[in-house]
Amino acid sequence: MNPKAISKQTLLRLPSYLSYLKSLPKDECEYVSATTIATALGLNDVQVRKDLACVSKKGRPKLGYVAEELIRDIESFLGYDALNDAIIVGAGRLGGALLSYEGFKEYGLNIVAAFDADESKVGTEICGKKIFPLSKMKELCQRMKVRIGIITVPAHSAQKACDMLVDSGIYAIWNFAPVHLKVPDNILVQQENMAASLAVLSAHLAEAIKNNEIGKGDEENDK
Amino acid sequence: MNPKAISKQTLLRLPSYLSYLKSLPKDECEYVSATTIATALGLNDVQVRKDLACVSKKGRPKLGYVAEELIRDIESFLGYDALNDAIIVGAGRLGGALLSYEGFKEYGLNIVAAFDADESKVGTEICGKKIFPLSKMKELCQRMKVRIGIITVPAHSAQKACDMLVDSGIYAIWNFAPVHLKVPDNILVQQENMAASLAVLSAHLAEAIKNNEIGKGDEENDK
DNA sequence: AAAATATCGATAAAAAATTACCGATATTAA
DNA sequence: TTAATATCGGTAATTTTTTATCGATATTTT
Repeated sequence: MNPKAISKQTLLRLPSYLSYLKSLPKDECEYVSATTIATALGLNDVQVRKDLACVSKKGRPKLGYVAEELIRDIESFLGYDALNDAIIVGAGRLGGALLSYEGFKEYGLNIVAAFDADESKVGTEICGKKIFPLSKMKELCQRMKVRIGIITVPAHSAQKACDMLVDSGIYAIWNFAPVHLKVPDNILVQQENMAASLAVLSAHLAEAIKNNEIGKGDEENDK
Repeated sequence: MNPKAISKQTLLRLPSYLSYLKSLPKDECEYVSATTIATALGLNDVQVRKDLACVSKKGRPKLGYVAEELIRDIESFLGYDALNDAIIVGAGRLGGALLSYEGFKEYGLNIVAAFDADESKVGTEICGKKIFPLSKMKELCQRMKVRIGIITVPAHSAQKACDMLVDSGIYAIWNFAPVHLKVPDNILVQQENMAASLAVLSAHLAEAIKNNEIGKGDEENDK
């Protein structure tokens, strides 16, 4: 109905376009063509054109798209221009790393606080962000109208953290624990699966070794 | 030709199966059916069955698969049983978090050292792993036959880090910097794209807000 | 001013991934 | 011993995603 029928694959590629576009020298490249982007990113040019058509205006034949406009349109489509407040559950190593990562602001994500079950962490700060006890979660979320929760607790307590977030009125969850979370239908879960990435790497490597391809072959195109 | 024609999607799902299988109480569940796994993970049962067929033996009608066998077979397929040494380039927040994460051993990944351009970090340790200057990379990689490099430097120096890794004889690169790396054909790059995950989350959230769906709708099945 | 060219957008074809269907089989229950 | 049932594995149909092709258009060059 609405033109929201954007494929997940496209959605996943948009950030790449964005980072590529941002890496261009502003003054030199007013226009960028789909072909250029595709070549730089190792993609198909038609694919890039189709992706861009979903989120931005028409390009101009012979020239391409206005780079700055593309950046604006992608950012706006992804909601990066509207800062979303988020909280983190689990202030361990990973949680701490995310807490202290300034770059999320660029993606419209603003982490306002962290929660942890560990008494000894409660009350301390990481990069100016306070760590609260789990018992304060609901109150803080509702008071600050926080909509995004990030889970960085160990696998065995992830579902509990998730339930608490849902109870606190969170709408979207970014889950770093290697667990499939059970949530009500109206809650969005985005799984950050580092194990999956690692699996791809590991499997390819294992195969390359098996086939003695290492150091010569190319395992991408194998026909 | 060889039965290696496993799809990338399947590969990405295997770790989920693994973590689910491992979460089962060992004594109670000798057998697991594809249907059970599918339901638990919110997938289609045929899909699960097809995925499993790629990496394990046949299941038994009416019962399903032997859980322990499945675990073993998936782990072995993914190469988790053979420990791979890896190094990290970039000992900042994220690099530190990865360095100190013990869980990678389960995935067959053993991070042996880190490298950083920052003189003040060189010589220090994180979780018993030493931080070396970039100049030592090649020597160490070759001496220890390290095959995997992990990039956790800022975007603007990622390509340089990548080139150094390639020069050091690395075969596979796990890249956390939001940049498309240029590498020779025989080098495998696995992009860890947190921005992409975030994009999915952010876009869905933005849309839900726009459509006033929050708190009632379900945006998964929408027809 | 006209010709050459690079790129666009749309449609069509191809490839890949997901899902549906169905007969076969082994276990459990009657 | 027989019937009922849950699940498997394979084939087929569907859906989604990617890629190829082609006419149109605006810019640059001649």
